[in-house]
Amino acid sequence: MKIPPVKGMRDFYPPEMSVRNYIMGHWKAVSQRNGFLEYDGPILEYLQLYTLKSGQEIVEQLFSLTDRGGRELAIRPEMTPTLARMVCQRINSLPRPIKWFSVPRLCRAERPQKGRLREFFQWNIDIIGVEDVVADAEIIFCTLDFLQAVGLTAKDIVVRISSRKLLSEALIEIGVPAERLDPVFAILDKRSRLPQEAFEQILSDQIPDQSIRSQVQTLMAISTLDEVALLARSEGACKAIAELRRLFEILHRMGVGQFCRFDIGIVRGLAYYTGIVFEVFDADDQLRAIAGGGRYDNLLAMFDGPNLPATGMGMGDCVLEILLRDKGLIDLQRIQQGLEYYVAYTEPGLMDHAIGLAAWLRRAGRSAGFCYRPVALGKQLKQASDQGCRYCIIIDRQVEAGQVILKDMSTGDQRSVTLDELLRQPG
RNA sequence: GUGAGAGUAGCUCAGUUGGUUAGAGCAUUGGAUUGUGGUUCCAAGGGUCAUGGGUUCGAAUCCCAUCUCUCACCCCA
Repeated sequence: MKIPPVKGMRDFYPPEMSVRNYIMGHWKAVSQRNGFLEYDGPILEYLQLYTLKSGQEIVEQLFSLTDRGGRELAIRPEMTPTLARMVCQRINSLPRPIKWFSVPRLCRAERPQKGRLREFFQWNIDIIGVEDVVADAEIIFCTLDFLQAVGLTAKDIVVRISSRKLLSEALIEIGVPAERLDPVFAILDKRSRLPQEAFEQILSDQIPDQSIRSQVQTLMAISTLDEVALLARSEGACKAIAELRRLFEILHRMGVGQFCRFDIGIVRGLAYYTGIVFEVFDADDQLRAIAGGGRYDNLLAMFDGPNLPATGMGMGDCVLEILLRDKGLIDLQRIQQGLEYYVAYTEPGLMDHAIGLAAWLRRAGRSAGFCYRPVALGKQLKQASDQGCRYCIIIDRQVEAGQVILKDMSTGDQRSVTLDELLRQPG
């Protein structure tokens, strides 16, 4: 009986694994050079960790189970609750600011589709303990640092930035009741994905008043920060605008201003965001969000922790990989890990010399391989190039005199070298 | 969870109004060129035609169910 892979799960054969390692390698390297420390948590958490504080949607998508001790557990669908739990547990001994990153494997039981699977990897970076927008700028910069590192430019991607604080102040000024803000945010988040009429319809469920509704529509049609500034009256709104201006100023100073746009339509579905919010999209707007994040100053308190400001970002591997492939930025030849040396021999009697030399190279820290059965030299060279080896070492009778032939597989050039000279090759 | 489309070799696909033993290209493996690879040539392996049931003398082909995939909705990475 053939057992297929589970719905929405992926097998990583060596070529796919190379791509995954390529992406994750850059995630880690970029995190580290931006000053984030790596952490991880368990793949299983108590179900309660999610049912208590996460949104209803994410709870519906949980893979949950009961263990033999009757504990209700869930496979983690996001990393933030684990982060909050870990930070709260050691809050008194952690040096601040807490600047951590992780690349967890997450599972959500949704229906798989383009860029959306049931098991995926997500790069998370978070800064906890910094109230100033400089932390939000760091998060956005680090996100863009990675995206540029894998070859994307301002022609390929855009970061849309807004502020929940600004939006809630503006909505209250217009006359939306404070207790309606959360459901209205959820609706506004859908604005760009819904037809105008349908949007108007669901909005009227929350805001019956026609004049307030049309003011909301006017607000959402605004495209620059200056236009919002003309409308803003309240102190809170002005502070939120000043904060956004400061953020854009820092991002320009950091050299990534060309990627960033103010977009009042960025709201984000999750309820816990409190200030700056942003999402990264492909410039052609063909795909889902590549990454998203923002400020969640109340989250630790929600997990019975202290009231600490926090900001962070999550980026999944699925949409990113689709975009990188679309843009031709995944060069398998280059990414795939090949051997450095292939040790070949001109006649079967020299095979043992090849085995010895390959092992000698490995002991010296180089990667090397050889053919497991004596075949013609042409075959061995073919195998060497199939495996993507950089050099082929050809052993002939001269090996008795300590000489072998070193052949560069990309140029075809070859010359006679001594064994000592081999190790002086750039590795 | 809702809606639409699809499923033939590892991959991309042919396959006539239902008619003998289901095909190709790529990939894989082996062989040829006798000390030089990315070329060429020869050959082989690989399919319960997604699974189960039905209609029929006869089903890859028609019908039903299930599973899986794709796309959209929901939500989000």
